[in-house]
Order: sequence, then C-alpha cells, then structure tokens
Amino acid sequence: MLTIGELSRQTGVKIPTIRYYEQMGLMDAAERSEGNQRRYTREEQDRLSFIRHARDLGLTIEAIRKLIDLSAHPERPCADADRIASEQLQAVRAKIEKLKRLESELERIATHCHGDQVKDCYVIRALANHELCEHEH
Amino acid sequence: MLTIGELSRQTGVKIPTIRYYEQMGLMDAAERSEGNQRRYTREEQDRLSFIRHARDLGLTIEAIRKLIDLSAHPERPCADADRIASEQLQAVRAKIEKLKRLESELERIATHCHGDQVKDCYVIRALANHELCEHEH
DNA sequence: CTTGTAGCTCTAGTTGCTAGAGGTGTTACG
DNA sequence: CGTAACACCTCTAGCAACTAGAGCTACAAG
Ligand SMILES: [Zn+2]
Ligand SMILES: [Zn+2]
Ligand SMILES: [Zn+2]
Ligand SMILES: [Zn+2]
Repeated sequence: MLTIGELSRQTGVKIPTIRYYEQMGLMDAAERSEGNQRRYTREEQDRLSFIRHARDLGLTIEAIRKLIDLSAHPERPCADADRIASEQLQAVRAKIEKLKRLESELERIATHCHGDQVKDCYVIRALANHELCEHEH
Repeated sequence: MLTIGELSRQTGVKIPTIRYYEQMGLMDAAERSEGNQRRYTREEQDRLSFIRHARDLGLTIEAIRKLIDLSAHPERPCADADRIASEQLQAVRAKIEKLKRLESELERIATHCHGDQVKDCYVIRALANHELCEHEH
C-alpha cells in the first residue's frame, strides 16, 4: 500500500490533483488508514498512470471517464474508445492548423518593426489593423 | 454614439464580453445615457477592435493591457511592444511543437486498433502504457 | 515523548469568458 | 400619449482542470 505522497512520486501527479481526480470520479475513493489517510494499491497506481497519460495526450476528464468505464467491460466492443481517440486526433490537428495561421501573422508582426517609438511601432499598427493580415483568424 | 449592442455588431465582440473588458480595465468606463446605458464613441470602437484582434492572435488580457498603456505614450520607445509580440510568437511556436508531438502519438493510437473488443483495444493499451510511445510529452 | 514531515478538509483563486435572474430604459406604432 | 417589444442594467454563478492556502491531525524517527 502506498501513501498519497508515494503515489504522487511514482506517477508524477501532484497530491492535490490526485484528490481532485477522486472528487471527479476518475479515481475510486481510496481505502483509508486508521487515521483516515488514503492508501493506494498497485492497481490504483496503474489507473492513475493511465489518467496521467491520457491527460498528457490532451484528453478531457470526461473522455477519460468514458474510457475508464469502457475498460471495466472488456467484452464490449471498443468502437467508443477508438472514436474518442480519433476525435482527439482531429481536435489536435485543428488546433495545429489554427496555431500555424497565428504563427505566420505573428512572425510578420514581430519582425517588421524598425521604428523605435510607439507612434511608429509596427506591432501596434498591425494589431490595430487586421487589413494588414494575410489570413482570417 | 453607439449603444453596446451596435458596438457589439460592429466589432463582433459579444455584449457581456465588452462589459467584461471594461471590468478588466481594457476598455475605459463608457459614458452613460440619461437612463444609465453605455454609449460609445468611434475611438472606443477602434480600441475594442484592437483588443479583439489581439485576442484573436492569442495575446492575454494582461499583455493587451500593457500594449494599450504603451499606445497612450507615443513618444516612448516601443521595445516593450516588440517584446510582447515576439514572446507571443515563441509561445505559439512552443505550442505547435508540443501539439505535433501529440499528433504523431495520437495518429498511431487512433489508427492501430484492429480488435473489436475492449480487452484487445489498442487505444486502451496505448494509454495504459507510455512505453509504446515514441516521444515524451 | 517530542519533533518534523506528511496528510486531512474546505475554501477560494486562476483565465476568459458565458448564462441567467430580476429589474429598468428606449423606441416605434397606433 | 400609452403600451408592447426589445435592449440594456447589475449581480451572481458556472465552465475546465487544476493550484494554493488555512487550520488541523497522523505518523515515524530518535
Ligand atoms: Zn515597435
Ligand atoms: Zn488579423
Ligand atoms: Zn479499439
Ligand atoms: Zn506516451
């Protein structure tokens, strides 16, 4: 049995975050010591690692909750899990596209100022005038 | 003079958001009608467009506040404005890099499942085991 | 048996809005 | 001039996913 501090060190998840995941129903309410402190099993450590990995990949708490529910039913079809993964892939790709458009505008904005007073500053002018932009955003 | 609704339509910024910007000190407290309703000038519309454009480019409220303060002093050097723009560019590039790493992991995860039961699902296995990943994240 | 570290609960703060309740102002039409 | 429809007002609370702090209790080492 691990204390919450040991679990935190093992998984790299901060202590308040572990308690938050319990509150959100991602982690089951842990067993307690005589003195009301949480004690974790190896399986609970695995689950927390799963959660952390999914969070690192950008999945929402809600999506992770669904995946955990699915894992509890190994005989069911996995289409839902597969869909969650591809939706996340789509979402990440959409974000990348949007950020790339921002990158190109910001590169122009951040590299074209040759004035040294605010009244001549290209940054300020570019922000005031979207006409200078190449794309919508 | 524009009402808040007209200003909203002109700039594409929602009414509660305009009031929020006033609360955050990005917009000055607007002049009021007899009956206590906000009335805006053309300059205030320009400022709101500036704010919206900066937000669309991902700048934080805090950064925008600094840019507005700078604009009020046209004789000062613009180095601070230039720095804000390049920091934002750096931040956007860092996000893109991170998301690209996620994209490659997620592509693998989302396209490798050929089972149809949860117990054989590659998505679930991949999330449980970061060893299967190519990069850190 | 004391001391220091680790744990507990509960509340509030972060960012940038957005929604709703409950009330008032403004305007156009008849 | 009255009234209906619509726009606007303030204030509070909610979202996501934590994070920080106050004030308290448990546990392990010496
Ligand atoms: Zn400049
Ligand atoms: Zn633009
Ligand atoms: Zn699958
Ligand atoms: Zn991984």
